[in-house]
Amino acid sequence: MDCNCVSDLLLTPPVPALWTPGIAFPDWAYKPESSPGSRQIQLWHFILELLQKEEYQGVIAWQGDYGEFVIKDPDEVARLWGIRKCKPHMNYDKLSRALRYYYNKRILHKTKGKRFTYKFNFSKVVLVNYPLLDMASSPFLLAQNHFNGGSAAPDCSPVTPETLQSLFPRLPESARGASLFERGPQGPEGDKLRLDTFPFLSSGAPCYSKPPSLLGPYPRNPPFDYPWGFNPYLPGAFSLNNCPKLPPGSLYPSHFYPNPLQSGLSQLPHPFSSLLPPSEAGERGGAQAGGGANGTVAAAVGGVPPRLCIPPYPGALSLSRTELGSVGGVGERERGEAHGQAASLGLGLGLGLGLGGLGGVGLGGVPGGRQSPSERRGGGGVGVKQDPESDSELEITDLSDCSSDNDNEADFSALSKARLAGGRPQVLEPKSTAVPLPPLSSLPPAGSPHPIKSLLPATPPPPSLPPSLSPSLSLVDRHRETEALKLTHS
DNA sequence: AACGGAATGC
DNA sequence: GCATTCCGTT
Repeated sequence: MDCNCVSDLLLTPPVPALWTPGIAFPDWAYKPESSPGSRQIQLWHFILELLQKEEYQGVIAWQGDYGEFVIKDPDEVARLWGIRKCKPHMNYDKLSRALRYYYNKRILHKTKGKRFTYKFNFSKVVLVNYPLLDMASSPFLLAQNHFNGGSAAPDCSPVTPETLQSLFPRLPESARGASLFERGPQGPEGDKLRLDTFPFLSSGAPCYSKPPSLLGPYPRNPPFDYPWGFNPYLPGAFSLNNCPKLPPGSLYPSHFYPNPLQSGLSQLPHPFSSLLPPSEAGERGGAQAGGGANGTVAAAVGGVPPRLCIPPYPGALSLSRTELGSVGGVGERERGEAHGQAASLGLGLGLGLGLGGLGGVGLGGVPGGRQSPSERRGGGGVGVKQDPESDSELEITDLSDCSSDNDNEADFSALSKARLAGGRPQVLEPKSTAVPLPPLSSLPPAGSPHPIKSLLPATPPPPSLPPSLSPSLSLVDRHRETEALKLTHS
């Protein structure tokens, strides 16, 4: 249709307002802006956008288990999506078809038994946009892995606490009481990084509404002010023949429309922030901090509800190395299933949250003995069909995969902390005193409430690094070098 | 409502 | 690649 589609504008977004002068982010940092594969916004980005906006809480909102959201008004969401995509005939049926494709991609999954309720697989979402975490599976990091001892699957290399600490010296504790590493029941492999606790998607940012279950009556963002003082999503704001010029791309420039991913990025402790001289690292994050996030952060910091009964081995992630070259091995589908089953076995699913949507995994098995097609695919292990999606953009072996509704207990509040910590150590901790980062091995077992602040060192311990990754290198150079390392080792 | 195959478009 | 559209099935 010939409408002035929102994606016609700003195809080359200007430098985001939160841009930090002097720090050049690698290209991949902007993947959400320009990609994947298309310049157009992706549905899940859009969903996240809506979720973060207070004004759409009546339309779509976080609800239930962590990462879970409910489309309260399917028609309206479809309408908004249609507007954004200039698809005047969009409806929920079509939109939901698109959402269903995310099942295979493991970006989303359905919360069974709850109408219009889906759940984000945040670890997936994060990794789609932050190959940094793929980098975490690089040989460089694997070399530091003292835990898997080669016992992990060839394509499955858990990140160790040490590794993580090297990467994110200020990575905070998960606010919900789980440690970043869930001590698994199966020995050495038990220590796996909970990538889903990473801060990248969150918050802290002026405008990210956190998924519920962490913050109780969590603060919503202030209503977003469109540059033109016009909210294109408001009903009747325009006709389909008069689509407003909205910022295009999967994400808006942050100055225009703070979005979880980009703002998350801005808060993201840079992969090499730990390699930076404190001043440099601080400078980067500090300038990003922007304003307005404090309330959210404070809430995240102060209002940490105890979340006990953490599944013993929940969303623990094993980073696939297939991207690094071991392509010939097991297909993602198979890996996913294998890990899904592992998750099924290992998950306690004891959170007592979002129980309505238990995805047929865990203690009770398949509720009602009924299996959805996706479950058939994911859990059966037989008659595995080709994965038409075989999402090439990411190869992640994620135990938190579609198998459970208790997966991905990502921690948004922790993310805020990470941002503050990573960016401005001297400013973080509105009310806590920074203490040295304890050895990860000393972290309390999963389930023990663990103050975030205990993971926020006043001064990040300089990680041991390969000589080549000297702090004297520029950020870009280091990134480049790491990339080279990856290639070399793959 | 939810699902996924298939064809199609961009 | 990522939907969109259509549609039969559960």
